[in-house]
Amino acid sequence: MFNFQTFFKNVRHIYFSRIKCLIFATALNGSFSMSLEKLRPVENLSQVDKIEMSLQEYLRSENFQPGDSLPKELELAQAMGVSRTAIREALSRFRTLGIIESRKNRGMVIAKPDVFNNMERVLDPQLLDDETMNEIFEMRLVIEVGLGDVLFLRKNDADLSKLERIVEKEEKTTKKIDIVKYDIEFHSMLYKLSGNKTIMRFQKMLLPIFDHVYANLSKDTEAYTGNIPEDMSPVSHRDLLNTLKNGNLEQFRSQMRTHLMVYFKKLSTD
Amino acid sequence: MFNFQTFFKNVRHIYFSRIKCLIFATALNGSFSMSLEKLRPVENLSQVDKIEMSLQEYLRSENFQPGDSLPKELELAQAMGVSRTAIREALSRFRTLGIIESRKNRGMVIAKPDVFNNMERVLDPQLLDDETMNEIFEMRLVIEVGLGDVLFLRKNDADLSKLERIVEKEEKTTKKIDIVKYDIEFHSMLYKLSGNKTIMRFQKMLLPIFDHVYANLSKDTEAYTGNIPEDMSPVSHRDLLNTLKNGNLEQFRSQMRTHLMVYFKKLSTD
DNA sequence: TTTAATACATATGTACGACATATGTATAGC
DNA sequence: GCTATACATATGTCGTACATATGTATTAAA
Repeated sequence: MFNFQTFFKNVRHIYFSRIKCLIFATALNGSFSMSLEKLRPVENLSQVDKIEMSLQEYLRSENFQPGDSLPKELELAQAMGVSRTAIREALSRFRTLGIIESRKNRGMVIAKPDVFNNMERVLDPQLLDDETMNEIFEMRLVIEVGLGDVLFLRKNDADLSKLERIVEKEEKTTKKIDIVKYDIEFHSMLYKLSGNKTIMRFQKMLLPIFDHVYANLSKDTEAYTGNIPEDMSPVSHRDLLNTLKNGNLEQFRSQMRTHLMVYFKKLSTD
Repeated sequence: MFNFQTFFKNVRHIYFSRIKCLIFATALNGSFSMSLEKLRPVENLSQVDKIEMSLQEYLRSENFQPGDSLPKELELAQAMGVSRTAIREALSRFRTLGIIESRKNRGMVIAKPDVFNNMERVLDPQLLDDETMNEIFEMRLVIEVGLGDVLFLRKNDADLSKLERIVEKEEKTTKKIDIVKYDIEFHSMLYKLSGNKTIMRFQKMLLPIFDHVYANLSKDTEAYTGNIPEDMSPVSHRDLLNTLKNGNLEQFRSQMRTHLMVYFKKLSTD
């Protein structure tokens, strides 16, 4: 096959020189970073990237639906004129994202993707920086305040008694570890009672993060909250439950805000 | 290498018989599906699955941070006693999820993952069923109602004037397509003004879905909403803006709820 | 001495061929 | 008609070779 490297190796330094020239010229007016942003996605694509895009376009144009089966790997490879290796890597991405599923000798089928399936692997507290962690906690507040709208639409006696049982258990214990446990249980139950499986999945996905933060509370008291909220929040789970039972939506939103606001000392003093 | 298939091919029918026997026995008391649920994840792991888990465990135990570089592919392969192909597929998953980045001759480094980066590829309206779409719209309502809490904390005159300009443009036009455009602009701006990049990313990710729904409004009037909200919602963007300017948080939440509630005819009659 | 051009080493990316494994299908035996 | 076998086939895994891009050392030139 034709060897580009051998052919162009003499040209490389010229290429570099021109790039440097470009950097120098654009650095003067400070527009380089902007133009670079626009340049990058044009030609920085690997072969697999192109294959992935091509495949996605193919799936869309042929109107593939969940359950439909894809052509064989070899057919795809031959049709696109690339090796099976490259095709497999592109398909591997789809598999990772849950867009397709594959089984031996059954071929590959379009899957019904679980929206938040992949994110659990990404949301490793170890990899997230403090700013993102704070934002996620803030997003939690936003969602749980808004959750009231759905809860007041769908609440029923069975649901309320489930919450009641958790709150009772919580009130009986004094161990910190149990308080944390029931705290998580209470809020998880709220998501469950929303009846919205997508929202519920979202919360389940975030649980490891909260676990991580709770676990580190004793070690680093400056992080995200100075204390376990139950110790100091002016609104308890019992208050929230009573409002769900006998109060109205507006009260619930305000109380939930206050209940979670202890996580944001800095925020509340802005 | 030892050939398992050749060795066990005579045993296969016996295996099948025993499975059938098990199915028969457990079908009587209906416990089969439960025990199967617990059985499946134990041994249905492919080699690459195991490698992925092992790698993840390795990254966690060694406390890898964003920016740290990983061992070479060959070293990993030799250390785990598998081929480079398998290692590469496991690494490809991490790359797909944005956990690592790789460049030629520079090796691979732990990346700072963008929490919602991968989801855009999954959130193809073509692949999502109606129930999930409805749930996503409901989640949007929940978030935007709760968004008020952050907006009232961080709002300033510059932000409000940005909204003002969008609303003015919206009020001047009569074309449906422009109304949709400014509708998206207005709500996008709210997310932006929240100052929470994670929440903003989440909204950006959902945009294609809203586009898709808006685009299909004329075709299928029964889907998700009977009309473009601006045509009939009792709360306009102007009302929301005025409340942001001069009203209070409680009013904003209620108005946002009403503003978005037109998407849920069925819901509101529950 | 500094700078630019070249050569080399190396890690990932791509390709090809081979076999393993699991599953669907057809065939033979009762 | 049912069961057990043999076969075909698509994905999964492996090993090797080479392409490509990038870092590093060396050399040439100013």
